[in-house]
Amino acid sequence: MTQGGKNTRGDRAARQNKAPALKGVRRSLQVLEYLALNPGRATDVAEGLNVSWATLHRTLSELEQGGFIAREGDSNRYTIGPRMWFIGTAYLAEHKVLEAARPYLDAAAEGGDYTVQLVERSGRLAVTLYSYQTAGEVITKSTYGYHFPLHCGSKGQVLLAYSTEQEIEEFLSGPLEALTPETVTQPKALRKLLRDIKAQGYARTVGDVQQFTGSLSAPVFDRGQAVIGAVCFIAQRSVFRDDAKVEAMLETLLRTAQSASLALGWRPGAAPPA
Amino acid sequence: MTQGGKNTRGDRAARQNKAPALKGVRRSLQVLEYLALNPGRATDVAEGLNVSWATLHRTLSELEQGGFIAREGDSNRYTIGPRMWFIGTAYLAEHKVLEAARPYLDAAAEGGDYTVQLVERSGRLAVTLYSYQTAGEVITKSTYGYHFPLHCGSKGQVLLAYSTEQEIEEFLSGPLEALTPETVTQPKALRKLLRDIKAQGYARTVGDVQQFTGSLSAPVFDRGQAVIGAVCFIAQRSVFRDDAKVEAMLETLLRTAQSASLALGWRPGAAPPA
DNA sequence: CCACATTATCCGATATACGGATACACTGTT
DNA sequence: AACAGTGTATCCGTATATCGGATAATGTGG
Repeated sequence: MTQGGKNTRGDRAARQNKAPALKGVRRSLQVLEYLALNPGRATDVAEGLNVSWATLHRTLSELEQGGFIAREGDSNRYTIGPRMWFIGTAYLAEHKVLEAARPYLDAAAEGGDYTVQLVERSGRLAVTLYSYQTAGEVITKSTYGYHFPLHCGSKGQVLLAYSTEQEIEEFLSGPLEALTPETVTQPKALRKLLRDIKAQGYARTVGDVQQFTGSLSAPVFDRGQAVIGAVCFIAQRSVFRDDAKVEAMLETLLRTAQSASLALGWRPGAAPPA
Repeated sequence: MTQGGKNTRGDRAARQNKAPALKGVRRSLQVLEYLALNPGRATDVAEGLNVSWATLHRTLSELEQGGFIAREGDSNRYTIGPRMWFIGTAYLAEHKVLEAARPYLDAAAEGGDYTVQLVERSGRLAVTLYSYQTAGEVITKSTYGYHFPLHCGSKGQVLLAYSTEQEIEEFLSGPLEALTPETVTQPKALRKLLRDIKAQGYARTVGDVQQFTGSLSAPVFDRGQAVIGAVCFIAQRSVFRDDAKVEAMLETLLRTAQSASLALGWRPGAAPPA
């Protein structure tokens, strides 16, 4: 069942040479992802991915020709191209969680002086699906295109907190970067933090992503009781000193996240005991 | 200079067999783009792109495995996957026009009851780079992920109007779909429209993308006098019956677009005569 | 329950991509 | 200025990864 259990004859052949399929395709997508994370020169990519120069050059040419990557001016710096953005946005158009949550997100944003986001997990990062900035309170790095590791910021922590033990350990065993001096990077401290988050149903962090902001996040559940995303409110740090304000934000946050969950078929009763 | 003028020996070889490079890569990206436009079943993709079934299946498997495409539930419908969104957003993080224009876009949105967008051209479509919806006036299809052909809506028309004659003709020779009964699809009418737009410096359309909305758009220039994007204000149809309001919007629009252009190194004087 | 439509897998031939080596462009240095 | 040095573009024979027809498995509708 694992893979082709037929193998009438190819005893040796099947032993370990899984016959690398679509090598070129895989490589080119690796290149794209690499460039998404660190745009830069051809040589650096070649080194970063351990591919021979000639091969990489061919790949880059092909991608560039199609508009999937682009060069900065006439220099040699490669970056993600417009066509990738075009393709990527199609993800949103088909995204059921976003569709279900959007009205509630918009409603929550109305009148508040914080940025409202919907995020989901992608590998070791929390990526932003939707971001609604209220006029007058523009916070850098709170739009699309900025992704942070799961241990930084309340949004990532919520997503992580509701993962399985195994997933958590797997994440914690990877590198834990500190974005600011206030970022928590000790696995032990993080484990406790995650337990607390799961117990109270939301996360709150201040200054661990950017020095001058803080955020609150709550999980969004689907029909199967799994966490499929998180709602996140981001505000200036000063806001978090005003307990009344935070209390109000929190209330809105939990209501928003729950509304979105309900819209996705989640029912409170069936939730497993915390 | 066009391409490898060396060719010491390969007279015949070079005649026409351009040696299809990285076929697999090209195909897989075609598949991605196809799925971005019409998510659907494997067979449909195979037919739409004229690739043999076995080949396509391999491609899809590879892409799915990497999270670049995903399946709806357990069905056979393929859609763009999360990783593509992740990669695509990197385009924004490096986008100079967006970076330069954002402050002005935000400023323009403040207080207005319309959605503010920055768009650019991608093939036959106008794609949204940034969208700022003011609370209370949420307009469907005015966010990311919805792209319209250039002849629909003021944003596309502006982008097209400032293209070369040749590009315009090339576009008009393609299929011109009507999104609503009010969409202009006659090439002749469009040509006149585009000339007018270029003469007056902005575009205005109502009800040609969605029945109940209208929009105003103005071009953004770069240092080299080329149009590299457009600023677009979208509002409910009713707003467009109030001349005073439209006048005010238009003023803000032109100011915003010009500010963005200036920030990108454009200088008014050098512009070619309208 | 059967027929059809769609998806998954196998396998040998051959076109195709790999990568070492070579030639060219650019950038900053003595 | 001429050069050294790093980074980029291209060439070409070989090995091998990819293609696609055919076949098997699965799902779907009548």
